[in-house]
Amino acid sequence: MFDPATQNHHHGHLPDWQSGSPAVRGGHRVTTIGLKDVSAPAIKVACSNCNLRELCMPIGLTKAEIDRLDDVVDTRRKIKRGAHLFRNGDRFNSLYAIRTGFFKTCVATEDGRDQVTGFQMAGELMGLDGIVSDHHTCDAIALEDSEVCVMPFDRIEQLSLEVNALQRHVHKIMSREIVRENGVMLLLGSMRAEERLAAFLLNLVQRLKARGFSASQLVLRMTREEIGSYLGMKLETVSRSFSKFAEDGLIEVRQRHVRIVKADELGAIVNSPECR
Amino acid sequence: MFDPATQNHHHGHLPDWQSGSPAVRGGHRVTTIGLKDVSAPAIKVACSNCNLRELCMPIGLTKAEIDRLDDVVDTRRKIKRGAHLFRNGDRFNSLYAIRTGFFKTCVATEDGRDQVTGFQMAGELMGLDGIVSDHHTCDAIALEDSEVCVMPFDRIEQLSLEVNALQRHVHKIMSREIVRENGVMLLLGSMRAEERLAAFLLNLVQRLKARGFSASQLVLRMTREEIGSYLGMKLETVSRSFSKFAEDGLIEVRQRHVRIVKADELGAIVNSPECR
DNA sequence: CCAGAGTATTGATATGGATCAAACCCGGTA
DNA sequence: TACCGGGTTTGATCCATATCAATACTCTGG
Repeated sequence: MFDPATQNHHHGHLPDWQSGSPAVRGGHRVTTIGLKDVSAPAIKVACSNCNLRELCMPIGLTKAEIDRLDDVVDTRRKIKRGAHLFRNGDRFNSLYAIRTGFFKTCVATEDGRDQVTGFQMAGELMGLDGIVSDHHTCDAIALEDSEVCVMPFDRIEQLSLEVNALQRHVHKIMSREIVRENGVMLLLGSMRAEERLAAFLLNLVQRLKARGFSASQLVLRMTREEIGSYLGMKLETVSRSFSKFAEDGLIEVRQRHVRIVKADELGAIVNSPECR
Repeated sequence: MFDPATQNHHHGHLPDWQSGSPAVRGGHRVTTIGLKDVSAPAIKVACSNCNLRELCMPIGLTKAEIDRLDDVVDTRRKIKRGAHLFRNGDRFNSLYAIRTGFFKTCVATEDGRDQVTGFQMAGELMGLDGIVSDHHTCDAIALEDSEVCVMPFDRIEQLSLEVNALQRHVHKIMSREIVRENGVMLLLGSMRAEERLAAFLLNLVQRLKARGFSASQLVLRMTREEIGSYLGMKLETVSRSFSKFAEDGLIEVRQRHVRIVKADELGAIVNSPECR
């Protein structure tokens, strides 16, 4: 179990992520030299100075190209926890890059059941589903107070015609989403409950790590029910699987705070028919 | 059950699809006026005259643009039933458009389990998974003797920079794949076995219908096991669900020949928590 | 500080689909 | 023609997870 000291340390450490403030990545801090240090939120801010740039934007651009890319971001938009960024049926205009916060996307059947199709964190993109039909086909809902960069898609397409690297980047991002969904299909179609949860946890910490956060502790932004929806299982099964992992000493759980104790053994659970 | 006459009619009707020969679509036949009528297969054939053009290519192009698009197809490639078009790990070079035949794509876990992620028929595209990492992350396997158009991706990207409509088309195709996979996730995550199979059948006939084939009869190109893998269930469950539908008079099944008798009731099964 | 809603845990029981097993069907081939 | 093997169907049984139910925890707002 967690000891209070750990939890305190935890609390002192993770809010960086929760609030989405600039994180130390790759050992060096991204600074904003030469910019006026206003505390009032600017309406329009350049990508070229964004500390999430490496996550959102193509790399290896010339200075001139980077300047042009600043134009893809139109405005920022703040989304309160629980509010929709967009809904199924909404007209599609823009892609959204998460600056701070955390989202879920979900699709629904006509009879009301719904399915979480993904969780998105800072630096990740939402809205690709809307391109094909000019309308969104899923809901995007903030799981905490969040802020996104609004990138009008016609502007992206326009600029893609001129900046080679941007076009390629868009292709790669969409391809990455296709591959991610392939992985989820594999998970949903051929893994058992505990394997799914283990895979889910490892995926989360891996993404957090890429953002400069701990690879061993995290705060879940979503409920057991939302995890269950994503993983195709009921919230009770999610809870039980957490308890089982904790019992076996693989993780420590206290509510939404999770510490990965034995990542390797979690990994072993994912890749093993295990019970046969 | 099928009566022999029906089956004969069936046999006389469906080979069009099985062999991939030109089909009547939308009530009018696509003709190739003005072209020499060679019977020997050409190594390189223009998209502009392909009868699948409306499925593969952007619409509303100028004559000049259409001519340019002919360059995206490099060669054709024949794939024998059971052979791989590409495998997980292969270097990514090209996208593939199916001219004739039928494919499955599947991903695998490290420990050997695999999951069918989709079935592709004439006019559909494969290979998008490879863009992000320059390597394919799934296998594409022909379920019958097939032929694909090989479209080198660098050529597509090159041409996309110049032909606006092609760029947009590529975006839409990738977005469509993302939306399709969202749907599969919904199916795998929140439907019960019979719902999944009903949804699967309706999806198949809908796509066949779009290609000019019957909306009520089809020949499955895949085994029960492959259907089961795609739908996240075991082959025995697939078989039982087929039998159940047949028993209830919703479909008629004989081996891989299926006739949809009550499409509306199949649709009702998909959209109903049903058992509660 | 308390009340209440939302969330989480845990136990008891039910069940849909998996698993194991046997028989069957059909196309290909010796 | 008989045989063989892959694919399919169907039955019997088992088990992982769902479902139902009770309790407990946590945060929020008054």
